Amino acid sequence: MVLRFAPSPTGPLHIGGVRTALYNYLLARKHGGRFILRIEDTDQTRYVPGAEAYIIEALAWCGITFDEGPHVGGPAAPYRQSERKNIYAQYAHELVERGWAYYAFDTEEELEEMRRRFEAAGMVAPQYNAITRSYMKNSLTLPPEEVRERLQSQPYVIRFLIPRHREVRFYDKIRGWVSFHSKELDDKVLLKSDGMPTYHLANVVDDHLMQVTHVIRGEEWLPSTPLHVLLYEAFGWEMPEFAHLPLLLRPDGGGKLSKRDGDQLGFPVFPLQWKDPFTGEVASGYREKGFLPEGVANYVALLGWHPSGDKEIFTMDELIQEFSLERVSKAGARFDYEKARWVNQQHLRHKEPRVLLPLIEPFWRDRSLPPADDLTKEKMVQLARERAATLPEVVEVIVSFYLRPALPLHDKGIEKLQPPVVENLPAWIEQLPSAWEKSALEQWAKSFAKALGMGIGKVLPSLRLILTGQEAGPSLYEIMEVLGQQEVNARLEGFLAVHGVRKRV
RNA sequence: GCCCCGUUCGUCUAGCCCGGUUAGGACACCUCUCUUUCAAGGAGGAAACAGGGGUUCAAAUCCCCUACGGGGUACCA
Repeated sequence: MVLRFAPSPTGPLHIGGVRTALYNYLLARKHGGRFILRIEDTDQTRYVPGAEAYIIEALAWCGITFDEGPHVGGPAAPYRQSERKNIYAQYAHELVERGWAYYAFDTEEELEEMRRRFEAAGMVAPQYNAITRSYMKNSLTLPPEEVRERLQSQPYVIRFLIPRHREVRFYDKIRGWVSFHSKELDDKVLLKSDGMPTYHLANVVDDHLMQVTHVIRGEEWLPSTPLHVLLYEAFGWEMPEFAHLPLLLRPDGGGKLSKRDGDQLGFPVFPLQWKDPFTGEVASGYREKGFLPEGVANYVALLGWHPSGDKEIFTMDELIQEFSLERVSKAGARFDYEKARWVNQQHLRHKEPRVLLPLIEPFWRDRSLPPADDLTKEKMVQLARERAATLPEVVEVIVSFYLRPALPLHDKGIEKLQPPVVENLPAWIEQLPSAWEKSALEQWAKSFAKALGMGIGKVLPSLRLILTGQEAGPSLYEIMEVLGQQEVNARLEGFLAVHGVRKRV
């Protein structure tokens, strides 16, 4: 079993591309097959520097690895179509010789003119096909001597000669039998005038040469599949199996998710942040938003595919185990950012704090938090992890208790303070336990409350306000434990210095 | 326009192939519970077979039509 992912380096890979790559990867790994990365850079006008490196880095980040590709080499190298240019020309000419294709010399203006003419005559979208090709300048209409002469002196393309009256049927692993009539097809260009192949020729030739057995791609390719089927027939090659994945739709359902959506939708559409090399514009990525790669892969896997049971949270290895094309659905799936966050949260909760530490580092730095030793950080992450869905949210929770509250306390906080707690605080600071540990601290707080004849529910919120300036957050006992005796003392004394004295006056 | 693909809770979907389910799960939402609080957790709730025809004792499930949505229609991929 040989599968491939074949993006074109025209910009960053968006999340739909990630899913296509993921499904290919999952299937290859599940069946112990080969997985190839092929760069389809046959359109030189759309080449974007940095895009190929981005694609490789983004997929690696998601945990998707390749057995062959431009970055790792392999027996079918090269894996960039621009570096295989001469291969395609040879196959295109072979097709001409065998009567499956022909040379065409029409200029862009002439094509434009042809379309205008036929449109005026009532045709809606004239194609270069069985009817129109007889009016054009090509090796089917021009005398052989003129063809030979033009071949020497001017640019030309090679077009596929669509056979007439053919029902083209193929089996799609997801959709079942799909059929087209050849009269709907046009004589697609196979070899462009710059000598480069179009996608259609290149992907068929390469899939054959690389012995690809399964072509899994987006549904947008379904309409050009009959052309590919005919190409396999023309070459006399065995066809791979096809599976066309449902599209990833915008949350509003108004079309497929595209690169141009950028940040317009309120969530990233790219795995990694991307800076456009031409405009300098920056589009955000899941990595920079603090998502875990396993969270992104897990959520994306769920868009259009359903596991056999009710379980939804999977590691990559479990996905490999579980995945099958039979359980891929046909209808397009809308992207739901809220659920993506939830899936990520599930993964976050299952990660060890010490593993999370290095991942959190950049966000920690962004908030310019004071340094702390690893053990303290781990404890703080442990506390914060429970109430966050992404890495920066973990940091935000830490910020809420790790930073000293601003003094004097904000008015809303002062209002909520229980006066007896403030008044009796000096005496109780003395009673703080020497065994600095959360259960001792809990005992201390409870004794404090009891002495005041108040419920713990009245006392703790005030203490929380005094210690952190916040009204909500993780367990206060645990916060005190991780902050340490010195820091807690300093915060209590600091508060008293500002608010305690004033109270007494 | 034409061609192709699709249509189950707001969203992702199970069920459809092999007709008979109180149409299941998850996110989000609501209620309760636990908790010092906020989350998380636990319990519960509201919420869907696009419409119309067939076939059948029986249709979400099979067939046809309509509507709607999407994709394609380049010397782009």
